[in-house]
Amino acid sequence: MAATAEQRVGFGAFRAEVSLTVEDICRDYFRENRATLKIKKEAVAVPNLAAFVNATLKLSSAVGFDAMSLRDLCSESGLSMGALYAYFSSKDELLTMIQRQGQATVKRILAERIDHIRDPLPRLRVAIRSHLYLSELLHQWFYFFFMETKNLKKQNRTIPIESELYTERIITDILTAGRDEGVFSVENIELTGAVIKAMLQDWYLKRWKYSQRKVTVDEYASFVEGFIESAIVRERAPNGGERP
Amino acid sequence: MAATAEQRVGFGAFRAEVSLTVEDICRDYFRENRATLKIKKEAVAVPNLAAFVNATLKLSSAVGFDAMSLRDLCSESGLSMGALYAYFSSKDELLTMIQRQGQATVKRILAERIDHIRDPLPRLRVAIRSHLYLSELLHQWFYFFFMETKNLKKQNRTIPIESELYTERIITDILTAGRDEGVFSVENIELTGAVIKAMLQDWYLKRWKYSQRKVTVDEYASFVEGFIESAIVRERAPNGGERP
DNA sequence: GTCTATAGTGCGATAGAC
DNA sequence: GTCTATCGCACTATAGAC
Repeated sequence: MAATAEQRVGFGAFRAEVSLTVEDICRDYFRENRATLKIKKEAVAVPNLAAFVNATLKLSSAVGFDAMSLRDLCSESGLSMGALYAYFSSKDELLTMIQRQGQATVKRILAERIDHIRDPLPRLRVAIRSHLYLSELLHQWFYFFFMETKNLKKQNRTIPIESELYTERIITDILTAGRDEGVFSVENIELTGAVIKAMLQDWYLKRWKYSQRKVTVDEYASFVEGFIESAIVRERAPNGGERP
Repeated sequence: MAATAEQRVGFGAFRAEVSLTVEDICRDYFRENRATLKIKKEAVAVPNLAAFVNATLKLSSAVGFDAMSLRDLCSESGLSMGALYAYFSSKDELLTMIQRQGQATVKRILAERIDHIRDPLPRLRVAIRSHLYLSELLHQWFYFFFMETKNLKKQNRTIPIESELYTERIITDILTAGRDEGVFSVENIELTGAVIKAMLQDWYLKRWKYSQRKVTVDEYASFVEGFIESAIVRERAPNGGERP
């Protein structure tokens, strides 16, 4: 009962508010690259892009991007090799597109979510929950970001590295502000940020484990919040956030 | 200075005590599989096995096991394709050997290290430090364990899963004992074990980050210990372990 | 035991019909 | 815009010399 109620104001509400689909991300990509793309009609291009991306995420998570053949990709997406090469000039371009467009989307939504919150404690809570909820919503993308980094050409390896550091920086900036305001007691901000990031990452790297144990993202989020706060919050705020 | 002293009783001492090389692990493999291996002389087989394994770990960490060609592997290891196939009947057998032999070694050493420690707090500390030190010593192996799971055939996917759960179980068993003895205050043992595991894993998954920041494994270990203890230890033991 | 040379397969990418 | 057919290449694995 409590879990259901929490679900409604937690991940359920988040999903409804951001309302993000693979097609949305592909539409952004299409509009940002109209000039250079071969296919010109949005109504044609966007669903096909989404089909290729969905198939890539599915097959990559099963066997890895490198081991996924483009023949299998096409048969999974219901289109032909010819069609694929009308959208992407190489297998590498497909990989880079998913990395770049996905990371940009995550970065934008994360920033939007915490932008208006000033106080460190609620800001930290929303940052943590938003990241966990986003990785739940875009689970396959997050998994792909991490696992398929080394398949990127060297020039593009900066994309996931910058994203890792960007997210960590959001956390450490909040920790610094909180320490300056006297609400957090943090000895080592750099490492505290790193281990918080590690806990967020575990949610999408080990989904098999949490699914098996029937742990929901809201349960995990509440636990991680509590664990972190018991380590860094100077005095426990009785009603400092949106938790029951 | 403090760091140097800690180094000597920390990772430095660990490395000297366990004294583990790639050749040692290959020797174990050779002796356990003498009957079925084609090459019979230990003095010949072990260095060659080590050369193949070292080359595999190096190239895999750069491009991934699947993308690593056996030609490149042979040129890196200084031996030929013919020699490689005298030791391994397929690329898959090489992968499985590294996974199986490596995980077994880790499991054994981890068990040895904590076996004799009864009290939950020091036992937890040694478990955490031993895992971090082992992943430092065998960094490429640990990275390989995680990144190359999906390249295993389905029948062998249980190896890394069991290892993940085995390590986590070591932690949660200590937490349970500590709670029963009243030294730990842990609400959710399952999730606490999971996030501790996540923090241990971050050390070898993000070595690039920690290297860049010049964080040593001993600094990371001390930090993680402190972070965890501030969340779960009921009253701080002033001299509960081997920390200064 | 280790080598070189090669067989056989399946890949990414392209050409040209419709 | 999307298809089918095919090219050339790089891969794993093997054969046979030494």
